[in-house]
Amino acid sequence: MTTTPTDTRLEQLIERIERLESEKRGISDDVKDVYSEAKSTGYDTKIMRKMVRLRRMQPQARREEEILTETYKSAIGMV
Amino acid sequence: MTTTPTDTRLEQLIERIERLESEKRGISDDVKDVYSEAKSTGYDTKIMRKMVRLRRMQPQARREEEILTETYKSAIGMV
Amino acid sequence: MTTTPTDTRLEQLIERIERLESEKRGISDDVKDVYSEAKSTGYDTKIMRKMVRLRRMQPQARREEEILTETYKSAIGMV
Amino acid sequence: MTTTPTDTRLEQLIERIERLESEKRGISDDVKDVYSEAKSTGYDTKIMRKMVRLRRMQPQARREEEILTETYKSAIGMV
DNA sequence: ATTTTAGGAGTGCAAC
DNA sequence: GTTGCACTCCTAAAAT
Repeated sequence: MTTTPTDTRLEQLIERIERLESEKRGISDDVKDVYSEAKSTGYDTKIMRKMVRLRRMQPQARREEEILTETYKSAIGMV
Repeated sequence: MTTTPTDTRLEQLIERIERLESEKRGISDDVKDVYSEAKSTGYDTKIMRKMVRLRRMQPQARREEEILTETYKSAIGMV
Repeated sequence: MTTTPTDTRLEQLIERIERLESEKRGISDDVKDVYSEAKSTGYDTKIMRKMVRLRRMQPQARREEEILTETYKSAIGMV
Repeated sequence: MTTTPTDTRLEQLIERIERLESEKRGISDDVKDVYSEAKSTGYDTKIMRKMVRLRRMQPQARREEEILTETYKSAIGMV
């Protein structure tokens, strides 16, 4: 097409996305705040992030992965 | 320390993070839904994402980047 | 198994990967050097990266994307 | 400037980057091949990647992180 | 064909 | 101001 009429539907979809993304950013900031608070309390945020990751996994899957990790470490002589 | 007492404060911080992350995931899913809807309507979601990115930029910064991009393209003989 | 015999084969695979990753890191550093050199010459490395990305695309695909981008921009009233 | 003369220096910098990127891609492919080989031998590549990551760390730093991880796990009642 | 996952690139923030 | 780090985003591969 040679003309480029305004496409309201497209614009509305994009605006919906923008609103959602904005909410998401707000929550991301909240998360950041919690980590900051934790850090200033003396916690190691890197390890905390690891905890969050581990807790997200299914306990059984996590356990199996831990075991396999140990097995591999031994197999390659990693103390 | 040899004992590892439960650290309620740490646990609470982690739980707050988990709640926030869960909300975030919900919103991410909503965003995904909007893109799916857009796709099934016939829109190109890759370009839509580009629009969202461009609109997020400051208009002036965006304009300057576009101009510089054209300059560089010409400079290296890119049609 | 209760014993964890050394698994030479696993170790060798990992060592091969490590050698390759090390080479890769060397090359990444070289790339970084070229960008640094470009920057100190006065070039905008962000735009340069964009050029590299665009040149990697198939010319036709790139052209089509550019056109579609313009179409969408107009459709949502983006100057 | 209204004219956009070819900027040979810019083009050469970009070409150097492209050559390096191409080498890098080759090596990435080699890495991928090793993982494929490992996988078809029966190894768990996810754990292998973890080994590579762990071995890249300084032993002492790694040890400290492992200890802290265990401490935090106990602190939040993670078995 | 769709969904998940990993790797890589890009962006923004923070510490120095 | 620059370097490093962390988060997000995106593409490509993989699995289902």
